[in-house]
Amino acid sequence: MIEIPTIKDVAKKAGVSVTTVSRVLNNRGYISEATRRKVYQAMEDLDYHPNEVARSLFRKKSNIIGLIVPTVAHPFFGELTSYLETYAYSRGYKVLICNSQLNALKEQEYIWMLRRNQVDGIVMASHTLEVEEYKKLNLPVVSFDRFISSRIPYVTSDNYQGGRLAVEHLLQRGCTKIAHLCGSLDLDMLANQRHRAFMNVAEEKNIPYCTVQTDVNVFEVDEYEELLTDLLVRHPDLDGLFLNSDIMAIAAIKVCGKLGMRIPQDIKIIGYDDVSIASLVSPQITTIRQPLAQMSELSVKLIEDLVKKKAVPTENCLPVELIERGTT
Amino acid sequence: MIEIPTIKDVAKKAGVSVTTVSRVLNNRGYISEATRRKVYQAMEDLDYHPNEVARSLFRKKSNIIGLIVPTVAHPFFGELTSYLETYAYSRGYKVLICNSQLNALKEQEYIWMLRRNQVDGIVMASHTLEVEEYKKLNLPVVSFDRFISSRIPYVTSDNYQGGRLAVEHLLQRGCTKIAHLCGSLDLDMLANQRHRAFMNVAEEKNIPYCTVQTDVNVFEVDEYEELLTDLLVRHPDLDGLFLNSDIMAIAAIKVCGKLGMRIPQDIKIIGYDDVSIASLVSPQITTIRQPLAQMSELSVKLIEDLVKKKAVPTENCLPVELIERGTT
DNA sequence: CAGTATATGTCAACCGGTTGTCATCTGACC
DNA sequence: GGTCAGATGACAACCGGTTGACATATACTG
Repeated sequence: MIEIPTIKDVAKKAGVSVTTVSRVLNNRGYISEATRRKVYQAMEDLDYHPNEVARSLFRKKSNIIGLIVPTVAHPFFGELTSYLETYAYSRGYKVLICNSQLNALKEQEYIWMLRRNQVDGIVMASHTLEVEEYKKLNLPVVSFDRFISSRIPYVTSDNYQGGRLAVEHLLQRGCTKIAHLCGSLDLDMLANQRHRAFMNVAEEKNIPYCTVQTDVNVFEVDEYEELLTDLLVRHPDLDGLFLNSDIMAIAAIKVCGKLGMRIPQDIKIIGYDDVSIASLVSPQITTIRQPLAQMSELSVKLIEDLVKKKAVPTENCLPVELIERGTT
Repeated sequence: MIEIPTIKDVAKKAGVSVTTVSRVLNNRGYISEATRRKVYQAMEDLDYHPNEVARSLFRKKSNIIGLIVPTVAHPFFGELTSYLETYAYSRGYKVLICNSQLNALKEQEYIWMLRRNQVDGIVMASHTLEVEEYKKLNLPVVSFDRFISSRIPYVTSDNYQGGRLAVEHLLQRGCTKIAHLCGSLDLDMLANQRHRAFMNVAEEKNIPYCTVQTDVNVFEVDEYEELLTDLLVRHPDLDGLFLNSDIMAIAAIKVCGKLGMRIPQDIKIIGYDDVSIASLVSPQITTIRQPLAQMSELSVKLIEDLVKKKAVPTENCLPVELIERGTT
């Protein structure tokens, strides 16, 4: 391995000063076309690439966004990560990915790590810590789907409306007894509003309902089947299920199949998110679409604005949409 | 916002020299317990976190691994990313994630970006560039599922065996005419060996077969249905399908359903990868399991060894396993 | 010809750490 | 009393860039 060329090597090769090379690199000051070309030629000859670590140190800006998710293995967060990274990249940002596994210790460690690495901001899509921990963070943070404090903007979609659309759709399709499988309601997630809407509508319409909460670790897929089987065995007269994710809905399809319930004849199922497999499985899942692309884009924009110390709105709620497919 | 504390502030607060703080931070030289405590106390009081960018610059080591995948939105790469990040983190590495979208230009740009950012190594799970581009990279690279050159180690699983297991399983279940849906065979991916195995076994056993290749962009899910419908309409006598991924298998289930073919009675389906939804959909997918966790772990280990200039084996092929479920 | 825009160079400081060299001081041990 | 390990500090150089201040030289513009 040859030594990695530095700006000095480029300067020497091009026969100019380091300052001049830096000027070319950063487009500042007066530079003649001839010199510019010489410098670029030297950079190419040496296969020179400026050391961003050195630049970051000086600029106190790394152009890195930290993204903390429960796990990218879950399709929802996989898609979120994909959109977010793509948009971030187009804005000159890189993304450091962190899978907290919804483990508070890991999440805290990741936050510290991101800080030490001078990320410009953090998008938090995992929320296992106390609100206080986030508040004292003293660096641009955007929260995904959770209200933390008025000083920390959040991006979400209209969960109440989503819950409402889901339940109204089930009822419109003739359901007479419905259940909602959601994450733990002990955590004050904005997603809980789906459940509020669920109850409100059911009560409004005088429809019997039940609720099943998952463990705190919402993304442990194995748990879904057990919970759902238990639910359906105890309430065989259920004819409508509202699930907090499409993955849960896929699990529900499986469990119903095992119990000999036909979808949508005997029981109707509606998921949430509209991740890409939702329309690929059979039957295709009726679901509430969250505008993930826009949410990701907005998250990056908010980080950018926070970095620039611009004022940003705390609440950023995007609309959801009912997507009718084969399970209802 | 208050100024971010530096090592100098810590030194002042603790009443010691910067050298001493650095010694405490790096565990070198003689340090009394009393001083150590004083320094840690000062760090805590100031909420000090060492600037890793500065350290990276000096050490010429960032402890960052770049991971380039086609897209983390695809469950296979989502799971890969999740495993890889988790293992990397446990070894003190962070992961910069890059979604190439299988776009050669983006991939090249990402490689340059990672280099400028002084990543310690790159795990390449996207392969759109010419072999030459990777060869001249002059930094630790581990290739995922592709042979590039004898100097670049790759991690893969036994694709030939996987293909063999899949086809033999289909035949054992009584299939008489089979098809394989795979990625473009023009690219010299190791996954192509699945197809070689497919053909070899089919010819050995004298079974008629056909092949469908996707576009170069293998992960465009929308394309699958079209290709499969076309295939099944043209060959209604097909009774066995071997798909190069579980996602493709899910698409196949859907298409077969639309065409009124029962699974597994009329047609048997076998997928590949064993991603987590494979066992969640209905019917559950028979598939070839790739040991993703171990493959991810191995990739990180190889990067570590390359960083340390240790000799590493070029070929790293892990075993696959047939997982029998409901589609065959 | 003065004044100004253009083009480049030298030099030093800085970003926030790390590390090697050298010096100094204390206390224990022989 | 001399030797030596332990503990700490001062200082400078370094990592690879960026930037501001200042100097100098050329070329044009009025």
